[in-house]
Amino acid sequence: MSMLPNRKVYHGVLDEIQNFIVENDLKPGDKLPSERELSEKLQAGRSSIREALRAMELIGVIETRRGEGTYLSKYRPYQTVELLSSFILKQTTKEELLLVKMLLEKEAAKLAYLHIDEEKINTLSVMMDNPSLDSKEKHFAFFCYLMELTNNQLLMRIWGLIDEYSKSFTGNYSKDFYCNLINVYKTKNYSAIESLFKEVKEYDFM
Amino acid sequence: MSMLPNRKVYHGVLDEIQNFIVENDLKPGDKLPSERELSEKLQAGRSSIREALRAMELIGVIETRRGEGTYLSKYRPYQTVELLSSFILKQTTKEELLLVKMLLEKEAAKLAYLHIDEEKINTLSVMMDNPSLDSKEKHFAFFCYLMELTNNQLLMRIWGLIDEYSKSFTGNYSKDFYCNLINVYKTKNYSAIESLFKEVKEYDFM
DNA sequence: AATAGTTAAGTGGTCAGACCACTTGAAGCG
DNA sequence: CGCTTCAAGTGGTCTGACCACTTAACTATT
Repeated sequence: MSMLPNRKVYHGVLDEIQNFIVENDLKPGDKLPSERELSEKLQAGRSSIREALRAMELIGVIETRRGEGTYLSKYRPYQTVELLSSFILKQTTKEELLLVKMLLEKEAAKLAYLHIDEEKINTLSVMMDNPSLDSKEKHFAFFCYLMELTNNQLLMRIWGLIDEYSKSFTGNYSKDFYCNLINVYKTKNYSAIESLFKEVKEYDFM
Repeated sequence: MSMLPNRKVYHGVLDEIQNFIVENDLKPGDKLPSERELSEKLQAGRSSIREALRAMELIGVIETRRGEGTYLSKYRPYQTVELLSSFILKQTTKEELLLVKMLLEKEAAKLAYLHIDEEKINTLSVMMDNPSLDSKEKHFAFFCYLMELTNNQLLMRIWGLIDEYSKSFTGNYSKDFYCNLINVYKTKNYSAIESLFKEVKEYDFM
């Protein structure tokens, strides 16, 4: 563990844990070594390990379950969002946020186009007809599915974060929008996606 | 301090400190009580206090200075973003990253279109002719300027983050690309932006 | 043999106490 | 008055000790 002079141990621990995650290709839900084990491996006191772990927990990167162990968070960064909301995003306006969100959804829709097939299109249709979901839930489920189709974790995460934060004041697109997009997929009319989102921006986003 | 059954001490400490800040109307730069003092006042072990403090520090809410004390942070929480990014981005592939970056740049180029005028176009031209910048610096300066023109802080931040992280392996677009984009602005040919980026993706974006 | 109950090991949660390194300011000295 | 010295206070870290909880292996009962 790098030991530059003024460096705090728990910072080093943070790095080491990150490396560990990358090297062992851990995914959300996977288990981390126990605190005692980390303490021994990284040559640091257990308290230092815990300080790093607690900080990671607060931003939602890990979950810890008493008696069981520490796990990589299953992508539910509530805490992060809360923090971001109170510190970072607070300085951005609602309009900025919704615009970026829309941008991401648009590009996702375009990327998803490349990987979608009839079966998946059908899944989307069924989703939108599900009466047990309200319109917000539909919107989320719809784009969540598209995000997965993009095969781009990063895009999904950024979108997820913004979505989580903007949940309270975000709107959906018009009822027709989703059907229209599905139709675009069906008719393989790629260039229509862009214009579809162009309209959205104006009349009923929010 | 509220003691719900499953509540961790450091969560309570977090709340208490938050209250303390509000009640005493502490502002950035003000000093917090010492760890030992907090430990006594809140009836918690010093290690628990530290876990809360460390988490707050990592998020950028407080600063600690060895031998002096703990202070409310003056600088806004870039740290959070940095931290978050280091975790999220590290688990992302190069391809995913570059794609998202390109997407953001494309959308920025389109948004900037709405606010650009001759003078600003000229600024871009001059920028690209500046011989004291290497190609990477030009790329950065070019899109930095466009990002500002979008009037969207959030977009700029997200892009800045990704750029920062991908600095080591990111490439530039072709020499012609920038000139082409400038020409698009000059000739007010909005719809050409999309296709301009489409080509980029294929031949020389890494 | 199948099930219920018990136990031991492992894990996170917390605390207390001990040093260390560093900053500050007051006491003491020239 | 200015300088040095030093004690007190503070964050940084480690160790060892319990506690509460989960899990799984083991045991006893049916």
